[in-house]
Amino acid sequence: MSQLDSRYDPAEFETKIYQLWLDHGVGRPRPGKEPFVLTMPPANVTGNLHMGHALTYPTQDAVVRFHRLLGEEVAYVPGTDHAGIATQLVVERELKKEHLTRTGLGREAFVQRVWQWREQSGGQILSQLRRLGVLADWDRMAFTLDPGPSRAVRTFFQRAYHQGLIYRGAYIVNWCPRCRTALSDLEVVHRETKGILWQIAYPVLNSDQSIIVATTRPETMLGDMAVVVHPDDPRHQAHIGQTVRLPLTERTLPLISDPAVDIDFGTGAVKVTPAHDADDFAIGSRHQLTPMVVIDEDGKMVNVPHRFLGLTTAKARELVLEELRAEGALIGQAEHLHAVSHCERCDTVIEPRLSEQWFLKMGPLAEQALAAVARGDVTFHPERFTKIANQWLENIHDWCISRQLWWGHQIPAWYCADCGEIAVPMADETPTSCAKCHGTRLARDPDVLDTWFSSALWPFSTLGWPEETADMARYFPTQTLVTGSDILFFWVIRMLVASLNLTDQVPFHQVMLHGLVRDKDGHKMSKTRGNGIDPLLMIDRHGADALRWSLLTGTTLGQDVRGSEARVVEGRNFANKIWNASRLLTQQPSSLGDPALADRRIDRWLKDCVAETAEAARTLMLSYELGAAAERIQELFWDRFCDVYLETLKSRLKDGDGKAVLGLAHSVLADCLIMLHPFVPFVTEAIWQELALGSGLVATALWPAPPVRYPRERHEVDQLLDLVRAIRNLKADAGEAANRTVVVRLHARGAHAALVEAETGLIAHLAGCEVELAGGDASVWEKALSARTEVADAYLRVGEAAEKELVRLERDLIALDDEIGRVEGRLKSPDFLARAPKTVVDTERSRLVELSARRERANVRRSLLQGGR
RNA sequence: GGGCGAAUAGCUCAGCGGUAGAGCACCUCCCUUACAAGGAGGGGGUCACAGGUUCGAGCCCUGUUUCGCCCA
Repeated sequence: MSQLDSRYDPAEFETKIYQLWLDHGVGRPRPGKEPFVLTMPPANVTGNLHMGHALTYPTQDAVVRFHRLLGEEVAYVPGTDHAGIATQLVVERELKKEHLTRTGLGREAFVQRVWQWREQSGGQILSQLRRLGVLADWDRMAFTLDPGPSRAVRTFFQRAYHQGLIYRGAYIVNWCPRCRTALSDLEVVHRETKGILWQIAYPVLNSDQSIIVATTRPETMLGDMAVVVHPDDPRHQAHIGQTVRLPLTERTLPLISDPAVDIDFGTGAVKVTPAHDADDFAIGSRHQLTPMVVIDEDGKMVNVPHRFLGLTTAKARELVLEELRAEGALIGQAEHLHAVSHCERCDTVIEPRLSEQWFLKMGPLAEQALAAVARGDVTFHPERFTKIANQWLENIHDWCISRQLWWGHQIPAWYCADCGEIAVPMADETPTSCAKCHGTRLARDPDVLDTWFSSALWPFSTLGWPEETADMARYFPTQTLVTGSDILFFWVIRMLVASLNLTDQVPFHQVMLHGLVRDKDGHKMSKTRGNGIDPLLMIDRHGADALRWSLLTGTTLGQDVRGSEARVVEGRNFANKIWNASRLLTQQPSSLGDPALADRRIDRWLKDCVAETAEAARTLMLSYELGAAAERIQELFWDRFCDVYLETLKSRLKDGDGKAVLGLAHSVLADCLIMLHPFVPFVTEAIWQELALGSGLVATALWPAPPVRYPRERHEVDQLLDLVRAIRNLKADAGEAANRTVVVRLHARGAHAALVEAETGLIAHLAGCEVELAGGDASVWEKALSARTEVADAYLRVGEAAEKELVRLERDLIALDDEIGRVEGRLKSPDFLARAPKTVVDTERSRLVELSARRERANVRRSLLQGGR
């Protein structure tokens, strides 16, 4: 048996251990009981490892490793995402350094450049995931732009188009002037912003009156097509149907009424800019107003009087206000808090803008998804996300799926230049002539599809769909999806919807949602705040296991996790503990006996602890309560195995059953390593290899399932440990160092005498004392500290510490009186006796007996201490 | 405006009807030959507030306050 180094040094073995797993093909599915398939959320190719990754991927990995330990055929399918906007921006930035531009290069050359970039620097995040110990089925590695997934995307588009679920039209979309593309509702973030609500007078024609409208975006007035009031608004009744003049121009606008207007907002009159506001667009459609686009793709003014032409919206706003002021049309202004949309990616203010885009009709799809959730085909963990998902599905909007980018899946639609017909061939072919007019001037839509459109197919496009592959047959639907609750709508629900439509099945049966990583003060980690922790730095300093432990434990599922180096250090300390406990075993003789022959009380106690923990932790893991499971396993390992069993082991090795005891210690260590493995894979595997525990790898071992329970021995040893704790207490109170052996007199109570007598060796060893049994004669020492436990009273002769002990006794007595009073009160209450369950009443009765006895003893102890003075 | 979550020891969090818990931090003692990245012990809580249900409430209900998030 080899010797472990005296210090735990994760850098020493982590890389080697990962390679070991790869060499043994641990990540590949091995035929087992049943398949357990988990799709890895595709990592953004431009990504760089941050704490969010360090939470989500190890969480998946822990779930996957656990199922591997259950003997299931595990397929953890990894991949990367082309990340349309992000990647295009990265490469454009690179080009800028060479004084090149995307448009200068042209589409084909640009896309080639992106592929080049992707080969060289894209996907470095995958090697970073390996440092975290994430072990996927790398042979099944997929990329959203690979031929397979690309074909899946086109198939989805083609089918949905011909089902009438995908349509093209001119609607208001969220337009990012910097990214120069449309975005979906989910890709904009609303931020409360202080703005100014301007009041502008629009003169009513043939009248000396004006109507006053309020707006936070005065520059959009140049695109106004009407003024609208509520039909029931008494203030404006007379004006409905009249005409107003748009200030700064000679244009006139109708004054219309529509029930959508909020009577209480401003003056109750609202300007209508159908091309630049979603609500206005709806009003405009109802009243046949022709929208006028006044802001172009770059966020500059168009279709406006010459002096405004080409100005940015900000500049235009200044000039508009200046001119309104000069004209006397600016009536008032007030500070105003309102939600402003920003581009999620580049934070530019979004311009709602009318444009031709492709949309996916979500209504019918959402219904299927709601039904699947209602049937329980897919369940959320924690459960409360079910409600959140349902609410979103019930209020769903159509999804804008086209993006004005070059990097991504180009939309498989062609337009006829002659008649305007749209062609979406069902098969992957380029149409040569128009089906309607037979013209041959066909041009493909230049836009690409939203990246999430391809991610939505990920659980099955990675398995070969639309082909009927063996993987699809065996691995789909997948079992579990693990991801952050922040992409529930973005991704999880869209997968559900797409899968139900295309495969008639849910993509996964269970969804495990975790929270965000926050900093130690509870703030979101962000670059701008500068409060992020670099996970790679944490790995360098403390090891991957320490980082994993700090993020996977100590919280409940669905709640945010606070990341801090202090917690990583805790994890490192725990890993060190595992390391050193194992080291103790390496220093013992190498011949191991049969664990079954280690059968004394303490051995059975330990076996019972293992059995209980293995079962409890298994159940918790199955319900995705990783933190609670880890807590149980840690308690078994540290408090029971290390602090109790290994301590007693040292004195037992010379005994007749010494070899068996060592054998049991090895076997239990092995069980602990298996259960700890999902959380701290590296150190557990390193030790497993060093100690040659079992055969092969801990990564492919089987979760311990010892069915044997020893409730009697478990209870007895737990009682003895109470006694040990009491003796240690006495020593501490007496000012004796823990490592000094003192003489303690034990007076076992009645039925427990045999137990105490049989285990004096254990007690003496663990408590650090010499035991003197008082026997049936209850004569006690004077001037002694005493402690009472269920199985025995313990006495420790003491000198000057008596005073201190008296003070404590007095305090205990007060607390006891309190508690006895409460219990007595309860037992005197007729209501309680009548209505509480019998078992509860019985418990209270025996508690009263117990507490009274304790008070009795305390009183005796007090008089002993006093009498001996 | 609607919804979700949180409020428990100095800090981070468990507990969700039946005697208030863990880890860290703090204090005392111990460099005992696996581990000072450790061991033994200790102090510390009107479970945000106000009502209610119940024999009994951190736990269930109602309302309030504060914080965080999501949606509009």
